Amino acid sequence: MATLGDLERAVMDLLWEHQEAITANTLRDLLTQRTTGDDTVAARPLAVTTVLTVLSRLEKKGLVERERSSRPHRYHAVTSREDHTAELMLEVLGSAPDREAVLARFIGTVSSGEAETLRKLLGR
Amino acid sequence: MATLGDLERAVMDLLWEHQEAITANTLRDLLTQRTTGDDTVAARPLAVTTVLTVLSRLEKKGLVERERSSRPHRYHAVTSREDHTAELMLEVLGSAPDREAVLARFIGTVSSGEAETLRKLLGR
DNA sequence: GACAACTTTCTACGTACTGTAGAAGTACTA
DNA sequence: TAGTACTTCTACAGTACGTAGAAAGTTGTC
Repeated sequence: MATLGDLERAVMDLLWEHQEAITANTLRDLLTQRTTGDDTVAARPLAVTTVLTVLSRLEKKGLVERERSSRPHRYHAVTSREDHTAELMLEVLGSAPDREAVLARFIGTVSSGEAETLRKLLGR
Repeated sequence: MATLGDLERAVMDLLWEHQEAITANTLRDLLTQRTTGDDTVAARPLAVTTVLTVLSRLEKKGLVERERSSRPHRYHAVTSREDHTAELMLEVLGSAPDREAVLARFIGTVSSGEAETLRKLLGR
């Protein structure tokens, strides 16, 4: 699949937070706020074209869809964040010829609460 | 952590296959064979300096260690492939604010045999 | 229907990472 | 010490990403 840059990741995070599709301008505003929130010094706002470029790239990567019908195009994530993350994990795991050994190590590190959840999910 | 390029990945795979440390020249030979094995047309062998560059980069990334004592330096992976893969998976999961939801989706996709393994690993 | 305001597309540049390897430097062996 | 084997330095091309101006397209309104 695709690896995301910092800005791409930030855009995806915002799209994931918003269930409904939003515009590039809205995203730009949200991104500016985000940066302001941090300690990052001068939160110079991004140009809208920058956001649009990133959105185009994300669209090409299949992570984002745009509604061309509405005039300011509206963008939304194709999959949920959880699905995306799970897919990434599977992708990482998939390339391993020793899946069970990997799973063993993986399981060894999740919190006990999560282990409990896993037990339930696995049934019996 | 670090993302690996194709050649870097191929080198790591070879280092993981060999429990003992090996030299850049050996690696170069193995890499050449690998390429020949594939359908890839002309298996032009890599220059040793190419392999050495890649090894240096992997060393910088903390994935490889070299024994400078032995004259042709010998290289070996710092962690096992399984540990590395498990770490990558955790890294992907770690960035999620909805870990349990991700785990649920993840679990839904492993094979039944693996699910059985997981059950055992989770105890009780 | 023409203009102004807004939106999207095209093009571009700097930086970082990766594949690739020659040139130059270092060390070991006979 | 000279030759060979190995390592380090330097470099370049391709791609990905952050960034955005210039140009082109759209739409509402007078």
